Order: sequence, then C-alpha cells, then structure tokens
Amino acid sequence: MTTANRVHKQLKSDIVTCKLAPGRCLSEMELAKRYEASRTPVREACRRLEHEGLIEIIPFRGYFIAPLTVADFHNLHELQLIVDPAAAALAAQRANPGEIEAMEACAKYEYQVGVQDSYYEFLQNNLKLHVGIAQSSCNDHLAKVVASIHIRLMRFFYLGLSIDAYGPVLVKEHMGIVDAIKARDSEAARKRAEEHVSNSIRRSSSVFLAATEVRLGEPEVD
Amino acid sequence: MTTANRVHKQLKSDIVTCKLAPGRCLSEMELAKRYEASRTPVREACRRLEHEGLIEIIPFRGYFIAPLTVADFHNLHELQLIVDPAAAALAAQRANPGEIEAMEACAKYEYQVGVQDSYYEFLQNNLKLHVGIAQSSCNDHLAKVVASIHIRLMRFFYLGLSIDAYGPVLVKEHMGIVDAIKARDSEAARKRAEEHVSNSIRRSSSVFLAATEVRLGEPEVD
DNA sequence: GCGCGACAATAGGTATACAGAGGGCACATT
DNA sequence: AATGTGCCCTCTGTATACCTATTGTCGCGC
Repeated sequence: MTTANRVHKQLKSDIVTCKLAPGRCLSEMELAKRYEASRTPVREACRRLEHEGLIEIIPFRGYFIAPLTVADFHNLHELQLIVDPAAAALAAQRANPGEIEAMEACAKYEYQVGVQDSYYEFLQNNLKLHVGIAQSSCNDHLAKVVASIHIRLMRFFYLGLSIDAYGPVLVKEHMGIVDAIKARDSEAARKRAEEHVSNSIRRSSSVFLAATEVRLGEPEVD
Repeated sequence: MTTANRVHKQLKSDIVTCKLAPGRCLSEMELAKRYEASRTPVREACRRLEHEGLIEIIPFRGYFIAPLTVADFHNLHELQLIVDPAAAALAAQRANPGEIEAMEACAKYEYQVGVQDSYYEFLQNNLKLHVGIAQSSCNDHLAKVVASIHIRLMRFFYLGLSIDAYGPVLVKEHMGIVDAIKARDSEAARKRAEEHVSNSIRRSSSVFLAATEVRLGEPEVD
C-alpha cells in the first residue's frame, strides 16, 4: 500500500462520513499534516477524489470538500433510478450463488432506531448490497457507475438526512430484490429495484426538503 | 491552462485516436519527453486517465495504454443501452433551443466512405451529439457517465472497426432522435435512441468479431 | 471619500533530488 | 548444462525546493 493510496482511503472515508464538513476549505499542507504525508501523495489523493466528485479543486485557490446541493441529490437519484434497476435485472441473470449469499447477508441488516452506530453499520451494508448487486451483473463499467453514485449519496445519508423509522420497510424492500435475483426473475428484480429507489427518494425528500441548500453547501467558518 | 491539463488533453487525444496503440507500455520519462514536461504533471495526467479507463497503472511497474477487449466492448455497449435512451428521454423534456440546434448540426454530418479524415470528423461529431443529448438532460452526473462511455468506445471506432458504408443510415437514425427531442416526445426519443444503440451494436459486432481479442490487447513489441 | 494600481503574502503548480521496490542478468554451484 | 541466488540497474513513489498565479491590502491620486 503506497502512501497515496492510504491518504486517499482515509480522506475518502472522512469525507463520506462527513467528518470533514461539506464546503470546508482545506490546504495541501493542512491535509499533509493531518495524514502525516508530504504534499505529493496528498495531491494525488485529492486529484482522485476530485474525479470521484468528493472534492473540488480551484486552481491557485484551494481545495474544498464538495458541497451537498439539492440539485446533486436529485440528479444522483435520477441516475440511480436509471442504472440500479438495470443492474438488478442483469444480476438476476448472472449472479453466482456466492454473490447472492453475500447480498442476503447485507440485505437483512436492520438498524436500531436511535442508535447512531447501528445506522452507520446499516449504511455500510446498504452500500455493499447495492454495489454487490451491480457487480453481479458481470459488467464492471456498470458496477463502477453504481458504486460512484452510491458513494456520493452516502454523504447525504451520513448527515442524518434519512434517519427515520423506516428500518423494517427497507429490509423488506431489500430482501424483495434479492429474492427476485435468487429466483432468476429478471423483470421482478428490475421492478423491485425501481420501486425501492423511488420509495427511497420519496422517503428522503420529505426530510431533505426541510434542510436548506444554503446550510449544506455553506463553507465552514472554522 | 496548466501543464498537467495540457498533457492530459494531448495524451487523451493520442490514446483515443489510437496514435498510441492499446497495450503499449510507456514510462513517465518517455511521456515527459514526448509532451515536453517534467514527471509531475505527466503523473497527474496519467492518474486522471487511469480513472477514465484509458491507462492502466501497475505500481512500481509501469504505465500501459489500456487494452481493448471484447468484454469491454460488450460491457460498454450494454451500459450505453441503459443510459443513452434515458438521457434522450430526459433531453426531450428539458433541452433548450440552442442545444437542439447544436444537436442537429452534429447529427447531419455524414462521412464519405473511404475518406479517413471525414470518418474521424464524423466520430467527433458523433461524440458531440451523444454527449450533447446527455447534457441537455440537465443532469451533470448522467452526462458524465454518457461521455465516459463514449470516449472509451471511440477507441474501438478509431481502430477502424466500424468503418463501413453505413453513413446514410446513421444520419437517419441520429436525425430521428433529434427530431423526437425537438418534438418534445420523450418516449419516441427513448425508443429511437435505444434502437440506434442496438443497431450500432449489431453493425459493429459483425466487423468486430473478425478481430481477435489477442490482436487488440497485445502489448506492442516496439 | 472613492477608486485604481502595485506589492506582498499565500498556496497551488512544477521541477528535481532521493529512496526503495522489482526485474533481469550474470555468476556460481550442483 | 541448468537452476538458483545475489547484485545491479531502472523506474516508480516520495519529499522538498522553487516558480507562478491569485487575491487581498495598502497607498496614492483623483
């Protein structure tokens, strides 16, 4: 593992989990100190994260943790609604038994309302499930797209925008998708994935609309 | 324009147009000389291209122009079949007059059979059309995905795998999509885009199957 | 008092020196 | 003669010094 890889991994984790607030401004030196490395690997990590949409770089100005906007939230969900159902349909045709088993394990995890750690654990499982389904499509390019979308959406989730008493419903929807894949029913998998994403959008938008874009995207005063 | 940007742009162009053969091995110094820069911006450009799927980096070993495989060709088209029709459908709802005008200009370009330069010109217009439609969807994330897919597919086209007497048919299909967008007919746009991609796959696969994966992915002996 | 311009401070961009990992070649041993 | 081991060379990864662009501030002039 090179230093650049390590910094990338740690920084990515800190951004996705919102330990580093959206909109916050950072300098290379600051990051170098934080992760105990020199500027070169930090730069490399940041460039990668820029491409992943987690950091914005303004030449000669600085690095900013990408703000979370209502538009992004909407567009990411719109895109998810396009690719996730398609991935589920392909997975139903191509997933191997081991992959299906892994999906089931992720799908049945339910968070305990009010317990933050279990919510974070749930988010990790949720990511693994969605990405796992996409990987089972045997299409790496599709899997990359799905993973990229989900990573960006997770930041909204980590901000607590979707913490709610939806636990049992989510498990039910997740299991429904996995069951369809297990049954090799391509169209059912597509339909259930589509409904799941639609429902997620509906569920989270009510919470999300309460939060103003300004609050989310605002640079941290520090 | 920074040096890194310039190198990225030039190198990308050289890879997409297959001036640098797929599978070819390159060193940082080699690239630095070729583009008259030092290693730092070359590294940055290469890392970006790695993320774009045009270069493969093996730690401590070297840089390779990403090989073209049958699997990639298939997977990219499969993904295109998922996102392109969706983008066209959204474009029909959201494109503004200026964008539609630009689409029409690209769509009507027809290459002259046998004239290589006109084929290359056609490919550029083809890229602009597909990406333009995606951008008209007003969903940046979707547009990025569409652009990424098309850039990778272009390498196959530049290898001459699809040079054929399909010119008039292509123009007709392209115009069909644009007309549907212009008429704000979302479902027609989706359907025509889907048919267009399907047809493209069918047309190119006959040519492509003749070329063996080995020949394409083989590292250049130099 | 307001505005324009120059300068200094800051921070990213680039070049380069240095270190460490991998592979290849040569020599020795079996 | 073949194989294994060890050294060396090359090329990537990292650190750092230097360059340059941007921005904010200070001062002068209108």
